[in-house]
Amino acid sequence: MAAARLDSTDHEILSLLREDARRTLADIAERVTLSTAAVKRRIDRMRDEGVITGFTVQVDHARLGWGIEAFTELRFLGTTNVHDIVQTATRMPETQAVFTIAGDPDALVWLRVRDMAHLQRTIDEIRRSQRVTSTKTLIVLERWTRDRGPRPR
Amino acid sequence: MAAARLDSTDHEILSLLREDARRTLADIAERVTLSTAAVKRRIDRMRDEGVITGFTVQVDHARLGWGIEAFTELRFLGTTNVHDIVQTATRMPETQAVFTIAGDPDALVWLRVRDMAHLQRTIDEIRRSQRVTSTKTLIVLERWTRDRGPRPR
DNA sequence: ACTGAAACTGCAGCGTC
DNA sequence: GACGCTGCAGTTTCAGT
Repeated sequence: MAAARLDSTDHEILSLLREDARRTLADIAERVTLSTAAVKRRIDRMRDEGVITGFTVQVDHARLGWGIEAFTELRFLGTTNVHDIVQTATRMPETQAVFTIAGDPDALVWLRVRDMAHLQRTIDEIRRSQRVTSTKTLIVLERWTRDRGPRPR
Repeated sequence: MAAARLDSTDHEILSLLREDARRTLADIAERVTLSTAAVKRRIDRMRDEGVITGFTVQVDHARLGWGIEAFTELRFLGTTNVHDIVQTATRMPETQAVFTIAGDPDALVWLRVRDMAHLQRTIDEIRRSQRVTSTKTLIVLERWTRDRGPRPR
């Protein structure tokens, strides 16, 4: 894990890409007062350094009918292989993210589901497939995430 | 919140964009066996419907020296305005996301910090700025998130 | 299908170490 | 003098109508 050194222009480019990753090089170049080639090379370099890991689309899952989010805290036996938990949860389409935790609980699973019945089934599936000793589920009322930039266009 | 109806081609396009949002229309068109114009129309429609909310860059924050992630569970007085909590947390650069919760705890804050001292300061700041009755912080050992597609190129 | 725009690549100049 | 970064110009590919 080499720490990458970024100057202020790099950060500016990252910020612009965070707002809209489909910006053209010319657009970015104009805003940071560089040529398009220079911008491209900086982006390529940040990709090579591992600072930029990819470009992705942001989807409003609620619009697709997956309107409920929840966090499930998991506790399991000391003998349980932590990696197995992650593997299992990862394979479920409802799983948005999995965090293994130092302390109590042992893991935190971020779920996205269609409705309450679906949530129930999903939690049951997690409990069934692992040596889970207890779960506690937090239903999300509202969410704010940093990665939402101003709507492009 | 109108539920949008997407066919399998739309989902395929979304999946391709999730892997790499900077794909060209021509590339996508070839993979879904459509013309570039047809692909563009579908993407524009999904944007208009609010299914696609934007395009963003994925950054490895650990490479930038922000190597520690944590969740802080917040509990506060019944008189507290939930919105204020979100506002406060949102303004902190360390805050990755804020979830308000139905039940106990009242909120969950996803933090990203440079080191433990930084985490300490960040939590103190949250406690200080709100009518927080208690906090419990979970240090993340490992994370898996769905939004990571295969590395492009 | 067509036209203007954007991305990519090679080359040369400039400053830093 | 090697390295890193830049601008410019030519070529190819892409976006938008």
